[in-house]
Amino acid sequence: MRRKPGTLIPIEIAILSAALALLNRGEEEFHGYQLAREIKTANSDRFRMAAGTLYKALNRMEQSGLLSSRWEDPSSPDVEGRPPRRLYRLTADGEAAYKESTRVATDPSLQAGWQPL
Amino acid sequence: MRRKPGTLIPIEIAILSAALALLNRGEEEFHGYQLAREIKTANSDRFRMAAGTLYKALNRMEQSGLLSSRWEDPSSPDVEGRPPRRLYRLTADGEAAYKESTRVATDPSLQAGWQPL
DNA sequence: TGACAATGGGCACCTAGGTGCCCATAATCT
DNA sequence: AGATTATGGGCACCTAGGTGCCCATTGTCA
Repeated sequence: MRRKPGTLIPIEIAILSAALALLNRGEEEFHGYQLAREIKTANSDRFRMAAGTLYKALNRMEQSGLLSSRWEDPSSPDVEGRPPRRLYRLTADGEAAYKESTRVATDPSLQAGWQPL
Repeated sequence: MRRKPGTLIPIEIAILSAALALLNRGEEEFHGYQLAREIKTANSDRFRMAAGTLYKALNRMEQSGLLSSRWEDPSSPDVEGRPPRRLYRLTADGEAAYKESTRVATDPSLQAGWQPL
């Protein structure tokens, strides 16, 4: 669905929120598969669904500056035995956008159609 | 199955032979998925089988010095839109081993159990 | 020659990142 | 309010690299 510029859709809020949670645990970077697993455990079985959608969302969010990414070095020893990952990191813009979205969600006067009593 | 040291098994011969064919076409490097596809088109449908077996074979062959490998740079523009690959290259040892194996296969006097007429 | 041990194949499954198409919905325009 | 259009979700599928277990076969040794 079309969206008003500057607003976040649920999957984006979920991603930003997960990223902030990880950040608070000291993990500055995360990768798509990791998020996919968390989303899987969260809403049980819609994992197949999530994968494609998720990577598209991550890509979009990087395009729009909410996230930045780098590939991990495939020749690094801790990549042994699995394919290399693309590591994402929350940008200042991303953090701000998330905070704004929660603010809007919390303050009724910012909701569409609000009227003073 | 156990094997006599220094001999090649069929999948290894297939890999070396494919590598040499590519080399003759000017392609010095190849990756596992590429071989997998060729093997797939060759013997129709045993692809699922091949994949696991193939990567194990490639790994073994690198360990024993018949092949060398490097990861392609994931941030290179031509990796856009797909996971990075591990690129293999035939070593001098690999080439020699292949030639030796075809020599043995061609010359009956080198076959086990050979007796002069 | 028969027992033993090493090796690799088959198979199922995992890890990781992605595209393309169709369609529902929402934002916008008239 | 109704028509139009942009956007993203659902789904199926592709690309790429890998592991673990079991079992059949083979080389070697007694």
